[in-house]
Amino acid sequence: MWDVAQLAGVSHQTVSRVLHDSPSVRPATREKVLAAMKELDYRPNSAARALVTGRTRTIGVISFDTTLYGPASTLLGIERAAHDADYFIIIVSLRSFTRESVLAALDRLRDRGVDGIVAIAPLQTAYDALRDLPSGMPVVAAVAGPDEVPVAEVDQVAGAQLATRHLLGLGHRTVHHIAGPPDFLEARQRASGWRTALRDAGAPQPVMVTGDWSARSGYDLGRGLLEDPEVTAVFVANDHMALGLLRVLHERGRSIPGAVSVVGFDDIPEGAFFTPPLTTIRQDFDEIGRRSLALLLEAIDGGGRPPQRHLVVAPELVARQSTAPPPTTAEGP
Amino acid sequence: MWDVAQLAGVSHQTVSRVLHDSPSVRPATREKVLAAMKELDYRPNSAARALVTGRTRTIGVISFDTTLYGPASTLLGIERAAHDADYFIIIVSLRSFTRESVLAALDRLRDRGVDGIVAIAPLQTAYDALRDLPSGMPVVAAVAGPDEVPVAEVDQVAGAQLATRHLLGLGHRTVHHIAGPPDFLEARQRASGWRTALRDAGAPQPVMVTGDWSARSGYDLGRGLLEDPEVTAVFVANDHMALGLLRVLHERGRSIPGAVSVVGFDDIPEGAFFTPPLTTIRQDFDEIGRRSLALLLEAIDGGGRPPQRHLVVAPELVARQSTAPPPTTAEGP
DNA sequence: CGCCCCAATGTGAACGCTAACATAGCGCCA
DNA sequence: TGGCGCTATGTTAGCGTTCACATTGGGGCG
Repeated sequence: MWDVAQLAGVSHQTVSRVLHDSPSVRPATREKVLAAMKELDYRPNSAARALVTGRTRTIGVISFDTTLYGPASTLLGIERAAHDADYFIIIVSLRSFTRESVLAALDRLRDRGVDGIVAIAPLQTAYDALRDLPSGMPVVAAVAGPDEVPVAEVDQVAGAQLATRHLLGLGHRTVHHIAGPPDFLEARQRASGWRTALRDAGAPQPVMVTGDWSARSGYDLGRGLLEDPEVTAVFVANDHMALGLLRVLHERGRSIPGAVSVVGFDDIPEGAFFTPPLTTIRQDFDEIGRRSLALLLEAIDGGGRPPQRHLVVAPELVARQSTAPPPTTAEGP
Repeated sequence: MWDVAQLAGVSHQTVSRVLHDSPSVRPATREKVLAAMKELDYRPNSAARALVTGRTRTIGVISFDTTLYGPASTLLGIERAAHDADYFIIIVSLRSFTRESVLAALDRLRDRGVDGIVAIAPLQTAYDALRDLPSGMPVVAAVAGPDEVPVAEVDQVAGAQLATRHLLGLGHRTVHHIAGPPDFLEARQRASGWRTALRDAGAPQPVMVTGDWSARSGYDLGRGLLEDPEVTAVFVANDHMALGLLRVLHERGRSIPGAVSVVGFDDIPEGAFFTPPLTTIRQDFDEIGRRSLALLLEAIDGGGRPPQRHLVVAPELVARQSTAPPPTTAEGP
């Protein structure tokens, strides 16, 4: 910076002013400085700036498995939004779901001097940790979160109801459910949406089984579920598990949707090419990412704790070919 | 830091020494300092440290679409490895593939003072940009890369040969190929592996078609490909496109692998639950991420340009149920 | 018993920037 | 024509570290 100042024949402060588009620098002077900067290929040192301003223009993202479609898309949305706002994203991915690991991640990020944190970790434990975060650090949650923290989320309950009602509307007596792991808030909310939809319709409430989001678990649980010949409609808590279920159905030679209807959740891009193409609930992860970052930036600029806002994005039913009315009577494969 | 020093009755320098586990500080003193740190909940300021040391302990990752399985897993591998080495990861994802956008990303990262860069962007343009990066900044490529830059990669050619030979070995007269977009090095390498395998076996070399990695493009291209009744075996450049092809085959009522055999590439976790479970080539992305980071750290610690090393990881054939010998003669579904 | 050396600690400066205040120069009005 | 007030610029200090060097206090050796 000194060199630039010298070359331009001004003081370092003037250089700084040019950097910040300060209005009180004469066009001629600005030109000179700009020229000197280019000449020397000057690049401001962000560490020095951070040191004096106390802001790093960096935001931390805590994520639990960036390999999954949901978190990955959300992350991408956040990244894009951050980029547009001229912020950087630092990622910490959780290896385990314990309270300690979340706290450790939070700490690491704080030590790093991030200006704020977005948590894509829709887990109970994560939220407990977030809740009693020593304040001063703005935090928002993405995808799903507790009341205590601002969050941009999809209305999971509504999504599950959409799915359940769709199946009920087709004439199924009831709808079975393969849920996600119970420590995920989303899984619980979907289960609860499913349950209320059944109750509202006066339909019987079957026991629900819980998987771990993976296709494998959908497959394993599907095997058990299909022992019961009464099962004609299944709402699966995500598309991957739904794929597993589809697989079992094929193995058993039961037609989809002829014998059994299946609805997933997420709307992963591949869903449209499953056999059959999967009816599912679409969540706009990108939007979630975008909005959660907006919420966070608001909190950062606003200084203290932001308005305790929950932004909710509506899910949407994408009807494809894995759902149909139930088999009319006793059915032969 | 001053406060800690004061409370412990030592100088700030001694505090710094304790922070760095300097050997020349008496155990008693260290205890006092440690106690004072805890008491005051002291956290070293990373910006200040970065300012004076010139290192940020941050590495930048350029990625082109973190939603895809490959890049996402690689990213995860990098993150984990970085975490273990006590580095942070800053992400920049490319919106477009132009040379300018790559250069811009590189610049942004450099301005940020990252200690090094990993590029997960197996595109020709990306590499051209990497190649003439003003030196001084260590860069490695992950997944695939040009000779000029150190890279941790999977042997794509070998993988494609594995796939092709597997099909040939089953008795297919030849193997068709749905390739990835030609601006991806991986796509080109896979195509070339396929071609050499055919040539080595003296098999006819059909024209190849190219998609964009998506299931949709696999579907669309599959439609055209299947016009030709001679097609009994297809090697598809990734699992998602293979899924699309599977979909067409089902729609056409052609049995898999009875009528047509399909081999994918990547081994995404869902592949085992496709209908039928997909034979594919596994790439260990996690390992790639890990190794590329190791390469980078080596370059950083080593100071100047690292040994011009290419680390190659062997791919592996995962045989599942989408491949079988060709239909014996004229075949009826 | 005095000296030297080493281990343990302290001191000052520097890293590159921004914030706050100080100063110079100028036009304008009385 | 003197002074006021503005705009454009310069000066100084300080952000929280680490680095290089200076200082202190013992213990061992001659």
